Amino acid sequence: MSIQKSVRLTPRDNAILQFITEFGYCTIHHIRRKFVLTIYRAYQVMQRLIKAELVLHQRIFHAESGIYMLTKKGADGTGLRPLPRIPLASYHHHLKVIDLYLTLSEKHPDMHWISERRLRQERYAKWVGKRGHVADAIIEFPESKKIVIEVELSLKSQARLSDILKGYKADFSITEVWYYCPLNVFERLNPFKATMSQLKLYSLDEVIKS
DNA sequence: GAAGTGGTTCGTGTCATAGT
DNA sequence: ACTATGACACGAACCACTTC
Repeated sequence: MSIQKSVRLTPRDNAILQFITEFGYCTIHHIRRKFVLTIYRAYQVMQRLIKAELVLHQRIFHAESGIYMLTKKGADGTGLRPLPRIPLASYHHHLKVIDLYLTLSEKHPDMHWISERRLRQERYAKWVGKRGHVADAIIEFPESKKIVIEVELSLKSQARLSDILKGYKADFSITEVWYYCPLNVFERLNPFKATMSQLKLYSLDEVIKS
């Protein structure tokens, strides 16, 4: 009697695993939107991946969607390790970054998104400055435009913001810095626009809604 | 406490496709 | 050709929380 547990992975399954590993974790709604599935279908697909021990499902907050993350087996071959645990402090911020990714990728299909996880990995690989600020993402366009993406849900100190922006200003490889934030943070960042032409501010709620 | 809500799972059925 | 598995759709039901 043989125990058959083989699960055939479709190209979409692999794409889902790659998508999850890029962000570390995501909700069913991100999966549904990214891969254009109905809610029922999205749950079914994810159930299959859970059964194959490639994906874990965890409920973090009640009355909110659970999250999907990769197991060690699922992360195998993706180039990134599975997330050891969910950092609660940045949980909602993280989900907003994925929403923003989905919105921007629908708007700019030719963009290449480099996630924060990738950026950290590259930084570690180069052995340069393990400390310091890492952008939420960098997007590259075919015409070699390089945009830094920052999502800010809460107010950072003026000094901290100033430091971060100075860093970007000094980096000539960066074409623009796109900041996505709620209105109260918007006000706080506005003065920086005068001294930094590359800085673009967007209302996070409006961009994600659209 | 009941009703409503959101997230999730389960069962069922049909059709398509890959592997042997 | 046969078999296993995946894609897709939908209703029903469960659970825990929120609202009235």
